[in-house]
Amino acid sequence: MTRPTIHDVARVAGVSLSTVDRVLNSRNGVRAKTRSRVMEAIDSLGFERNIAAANLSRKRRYRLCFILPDGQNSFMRTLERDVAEEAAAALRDSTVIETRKVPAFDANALAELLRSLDPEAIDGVAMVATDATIVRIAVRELRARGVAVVTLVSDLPGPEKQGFVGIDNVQAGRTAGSLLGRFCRGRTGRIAMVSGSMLLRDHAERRLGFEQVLRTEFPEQEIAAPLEGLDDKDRVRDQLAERLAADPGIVGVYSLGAGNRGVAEALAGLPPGREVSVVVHELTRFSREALLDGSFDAVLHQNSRREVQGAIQLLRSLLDDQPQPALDEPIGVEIYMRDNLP
Amino acid sequence: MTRPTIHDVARVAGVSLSTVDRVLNSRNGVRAKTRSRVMEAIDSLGFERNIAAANLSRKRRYRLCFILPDGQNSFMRTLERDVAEEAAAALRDSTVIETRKVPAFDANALAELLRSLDPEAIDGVAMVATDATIVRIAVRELRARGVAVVTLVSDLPGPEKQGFVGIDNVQAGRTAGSLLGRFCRGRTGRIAMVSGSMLLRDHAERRLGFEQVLRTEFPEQEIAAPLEGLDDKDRVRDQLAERLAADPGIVGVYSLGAGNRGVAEALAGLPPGREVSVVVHELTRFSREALLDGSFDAVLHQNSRREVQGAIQLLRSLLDDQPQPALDEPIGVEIYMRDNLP
DNA sequence: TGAATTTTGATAGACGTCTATCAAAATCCG
DNA sequence: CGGATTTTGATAGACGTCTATCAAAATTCA
Repeated sequence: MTRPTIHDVARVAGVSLSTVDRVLNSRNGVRAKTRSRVMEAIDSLGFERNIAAANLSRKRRYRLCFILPDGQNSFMRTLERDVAEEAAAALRDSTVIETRKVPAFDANALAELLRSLDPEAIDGVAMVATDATIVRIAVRELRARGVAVVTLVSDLPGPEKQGFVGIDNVQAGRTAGSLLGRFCRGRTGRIAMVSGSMLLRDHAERRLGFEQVLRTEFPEQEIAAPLEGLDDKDRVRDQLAERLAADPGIVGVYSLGAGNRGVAEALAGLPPGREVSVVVHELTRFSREALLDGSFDAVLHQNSRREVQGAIQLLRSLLDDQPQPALDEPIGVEIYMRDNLP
Repeated sequence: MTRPTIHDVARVAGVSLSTVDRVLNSRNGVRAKTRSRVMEAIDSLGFERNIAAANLSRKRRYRLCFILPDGQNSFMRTLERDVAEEAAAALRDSTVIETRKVPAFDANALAELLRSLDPEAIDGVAMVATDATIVRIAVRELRARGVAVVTLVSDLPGPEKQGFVGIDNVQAGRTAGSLLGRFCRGRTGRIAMVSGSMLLRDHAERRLGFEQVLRTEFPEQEIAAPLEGLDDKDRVRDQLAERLAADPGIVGVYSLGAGNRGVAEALAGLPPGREVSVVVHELTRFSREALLDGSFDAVLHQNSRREVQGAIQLLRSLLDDQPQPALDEPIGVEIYMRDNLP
């Protein structure tokens, strides 16, 4: 009923506390035979080290750094707030979190920041990645200097990073297609897509998934050429309003980037009686309002709070040298409608 | 940069460690004036007690009991498995969890079990409640004997319990209405509802929410009289198959209780070409399969894993006498379609 | 004022683990 | 075999908090 301690392990293995300690913390100077005796004792007892006590004793601190893009993007600002809140909570677990911001989509600035980090002062980094070679190289260097690195929300392909915490954007696009296809059934026509920029990996993946589903499952709908709103609400509004006015056959809109306010404004300008189903990304103040007043039908969301928690958890388990450092529950694509808003 | 300790509090307040301890653990024998001096020091330093160290020292153990309904219900079996898994994880936080099962929907058995619990051996109880006066009385007695009690998944109205961890079922029903209404747009007809039993509070609430939305937002659809499947798959299958055959105008099905297998089987018997949109509750092996093969359109889900975690967290904070023992994130109604399955 | 009572302080040991140091034992090698 | 080297053991103190005990100081009350 009580958990075994290192004392029990020492007794069962027939060695001293010092030796158990040497094995547990992989110090050298232990013969292979002795080590395996200790290991056996650990297994047979089912010993698990009391991390709270260990941290208490060694005054271990996890010094983490979160790197987020700067700018107006409402989702990123929410993410920043979540990091701040989780940082306060993490203090209780001897984890100190520092936040840094870099200009959005600026690979050079990101790489430079990574290079400027002091490996003596930081144990782990979680970053919203901009996908570029220069960044990958900077990550590789940072890891070589002993810092753990994971990506958050936006991934960096390749083996440099030690993990990714975020959603599968192809899946997100497919889900949008599934929803919008069903919403528009019985009203055959065209579906408009608004993206930020097709140069962004996330957006390209969402589009891919969306088109997969629409083409195969709802072939009766035509997909209009995508608008590039550059995540700017005014641009989104102008482009979308123009398109809607020009083409009365548009029955659905999928906005896969930022700029939800622009979408809402463009829809508000439609003549009464014209029904357009709308699916967008990220639950923010604006998209929430639009759900409530009925101008959006559904919002796809990634739980940034949980993503931050996941990144912290992942980094800590990496720094603890845990066997399989994984999230206990992956981050999924969440669907919100007016009635299941949190 | 380092957190203040009780030593700092003692120094700032100008008292001894003993006195700080007496204040922190609300022992008696401290003058009001002294107590407030200590409180001020705590505030000004922003002192927060190191719970890990405290638990380590006092060998505190949280002894919890989860009471779940017995039976075939797939969701409840998942819940049971989640409790078992979380119990293993909770051991690391000096929390011991015991699981008890009672016959489903048997208020007397539940009340009796509650009465049989030994307050000397158990600190907190989380129960899937059956809503009956006898249960409420048993809960009141248990609390009077010093045991913390919260409800899980299914609530007990009234002030006896100290918290509820689960979803809002009216909201769930409304969400189902929102989805199914949109899915069936353009195909006016009738929508069939399959419930377990209208005597169950959960089911009644879901129906209420569903009808609210359908009546006000999709008045073109007619709501057929609900079928009572008693959560039995064969009964559900027979009743629904019969109804579908008898009424070719049925364009949508909402199943708000258990028995998803029955729904899937009834749909499999439909002639090809007949399109019926389907929304059901709880992601299980069967409903997942039905989503994948296209026979269900959406599944509403409550994350039982997170509910279990929430109940544990809530009970622990109640037992710690924390100021406002609340979940940091409420449990919401999750929507799953084929493409965002976890 | 003096005794009884309440409030406060000082101290020691515990919780499970880590770190460090020094001495003792075992092994290796020539 | 004897000395050098490696491996192991014993011990002490720390981390932040709790519990318990005993003594000292402050307060109350007659």
